[in-house]
Amino acid sequence: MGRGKIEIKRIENSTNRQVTYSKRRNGIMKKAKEITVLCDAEVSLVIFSSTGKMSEYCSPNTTLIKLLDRYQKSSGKRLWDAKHEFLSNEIDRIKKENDAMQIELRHLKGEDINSLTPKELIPIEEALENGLVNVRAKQMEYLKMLEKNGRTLEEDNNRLNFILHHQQMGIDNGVREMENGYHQKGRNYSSSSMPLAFRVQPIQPNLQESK
Amino acid sequence: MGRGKIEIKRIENSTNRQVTYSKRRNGIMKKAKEITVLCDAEVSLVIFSSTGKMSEYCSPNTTLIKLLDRYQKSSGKRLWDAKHEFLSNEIDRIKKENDAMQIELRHLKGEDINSLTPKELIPIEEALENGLVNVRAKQMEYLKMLEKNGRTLEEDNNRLNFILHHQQMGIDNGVREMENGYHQKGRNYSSSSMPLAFRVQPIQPNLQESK
DNA sequence: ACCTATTAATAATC
DNA sequence: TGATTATTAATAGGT
Repeated sequence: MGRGKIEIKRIENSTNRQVTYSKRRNGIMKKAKEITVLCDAEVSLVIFSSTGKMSEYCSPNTTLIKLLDRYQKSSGKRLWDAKHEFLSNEIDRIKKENDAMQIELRHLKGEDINSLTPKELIPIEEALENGLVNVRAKQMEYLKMLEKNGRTLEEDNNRLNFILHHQQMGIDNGVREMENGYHQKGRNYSSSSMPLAFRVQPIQPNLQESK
Repeated sequence: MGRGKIEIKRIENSTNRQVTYSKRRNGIMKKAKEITVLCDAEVSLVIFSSTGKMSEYCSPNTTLIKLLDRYQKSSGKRLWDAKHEFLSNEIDRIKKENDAMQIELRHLKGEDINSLTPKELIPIEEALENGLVNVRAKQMEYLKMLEKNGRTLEEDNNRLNFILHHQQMGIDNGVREMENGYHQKGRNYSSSSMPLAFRVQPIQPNLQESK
């Protein structure tokens, strides 16, 4: 339908292709509108040109979403339901996991155990005993660490006090010799009043007391 | 373009409308195919007739889903993203819940407790002790029930044996008087060889031994 | 964008 | 439905 007949194959001349696209796009749009009016049809038409520009037509009194919902029902094909279904399944899976864990937790806490048989109670009891053993072992470990730490500090303290005592005596002697006045010897420094340079940095016991 | 010109308005004659629909639907489909080939365009066309029958065309090398994804990007309109977003959020929420429970469970089982501080260990220990108390209380309850049940059965058994013994003696005497033959007296029936009519139905102890 | 010769679509009819 | 055909509508190529 034009000055000459054309073969239905890709138009190689890009300008020509663009022009033909415009004309035919309008033509299809018009036809789409016409069929909706003439025949009470519902039409969704989406066209992307080769340059990526989009045009659409959708019959009045409906929306693309409504039409696509209908499309899914009619065709049985999945559109967004494919993704949707995947997500829904994921939710179901995780929820089941969740429920199972919730039940296990409650049982371990001794809740909801009325529905359990004596045989079902046994593994729970074992798990609890086991957990208690592990937790207490860990606590014991910490305790030993603290004790050891304390002992180390005490030893350090004693050693430092000893050194300090002797140094003090030496200084006192020097001072006495120089000024023959003010005495201060044999004093036991408490840790907090000890001159800063002699304080011991406590060995960091790799445990945070609180967070 | 026909034997006569027609107005673009709803065709009232239903047969006519149906015929026109068929023809024009084919026409649009053809046009759609042509523009995809001639102009390298991508087209999605979905038509519902007034009777609800669906027809569709989608350019080759693509799918309706891909086209609709592109549509969303081009138009900025939401088609299915809204639904997805909700589900995705739901998944995230549940997964977090899940992780928290998993950690709690592992801790209760004494796993992964190296990263815990002594202060964090205490509530876990308490929970375990508590759980153990509850579970053992339940077990004790069952035990007592079983014991009580056993005692009841034993008492029943003794009582029945007693009755049986006396009855048997009575029967034996009768038989001796009538036939003056065959003796069987003072026999203690074991539960399984006891005549059926005298057997005790054990009191159902409302607990399933196994599932 | 417009024009128009020509082809394509299709309304009426069978 | 399906085929035919007179007619209108769409559009290819040129300006």
